[in-house]
Amino acid sequence: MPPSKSLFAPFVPLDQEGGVGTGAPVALHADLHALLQRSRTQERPGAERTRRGGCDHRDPPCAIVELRLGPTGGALHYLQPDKCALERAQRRRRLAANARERRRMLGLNIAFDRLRSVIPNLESDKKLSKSETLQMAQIYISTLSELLEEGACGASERSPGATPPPPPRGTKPLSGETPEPEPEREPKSGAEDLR
DNA sequence: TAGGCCATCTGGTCCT
DNA sequence: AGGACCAGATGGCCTA
Repeated sequence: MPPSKSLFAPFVPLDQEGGVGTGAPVALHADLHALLQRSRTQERPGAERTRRGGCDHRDPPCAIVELRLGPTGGALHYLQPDKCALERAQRRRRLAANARERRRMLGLNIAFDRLRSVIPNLESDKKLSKSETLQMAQIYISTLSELLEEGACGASERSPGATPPPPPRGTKPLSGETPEPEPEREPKSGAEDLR
C-alpha cells in the first residue's frame, strides 16, 4: 500500500524556460530578445503541438489511480506509479534540452550578428540573411587576402629581380557555389551577385 | 498569396 | 547520464 499521506508524487514545477530551475540568463541584451521570443512562442498555438500524449507534466501533479468499486465499497489502487514519474522525468529532460538548444542557437545568432558587423553591407538598412552573411564573409575575406597579396607583391617588386605584378583581373566571383579563388576588388559588388 | 527567412521543437548521434 | 551538435518538421512573420 502506498503512502497514504498524499496521492500526489513529489513534484518540482518547471520554470518558464523548461529547464530545471537554473534561471534564465539576463546579462545579454540578446537574452532579452530570447525572452521576448519565448513569451511569444508560448502564446503560439504551435507550442501546443509539443504537448504530446495525454499527460502534460506542466499540469498540476497527478497520479495514475483507479477507483474500484466492490461490494465492500471503493478502494484506490495505484496503477503504474512509476510510469508517470518516468514520463515526467523524460519531459523535464526534453524541456531542458529545448532550453539548451535555444541558448545554442542564440549564441549562433550572436556570432552571426558579430560577423555582420564586420563585413560591408551595401544595403545597410536591410539586414543580411544568414546565408548572405556567410557568402559576403567569404567574398570579403577573399578580397582582403588578395589585397594583402598585392601589397606584398608591390613591396617586393621594388627590389631587383622581383616578379612582375599579377595581371589585372576583372572576373567576378561566382556566388553561391564553390569559393572563387580570384574575387573582385570591391566586395560590395559581390553583394549584387548574391541577389 | 506564394516564397523566403527565421525560431523553435524534436529525435538522433556522438562525445565526455 | 547529460550536454553539444545536427537535421528535419512546423508554424509565424514579412515582402514582392
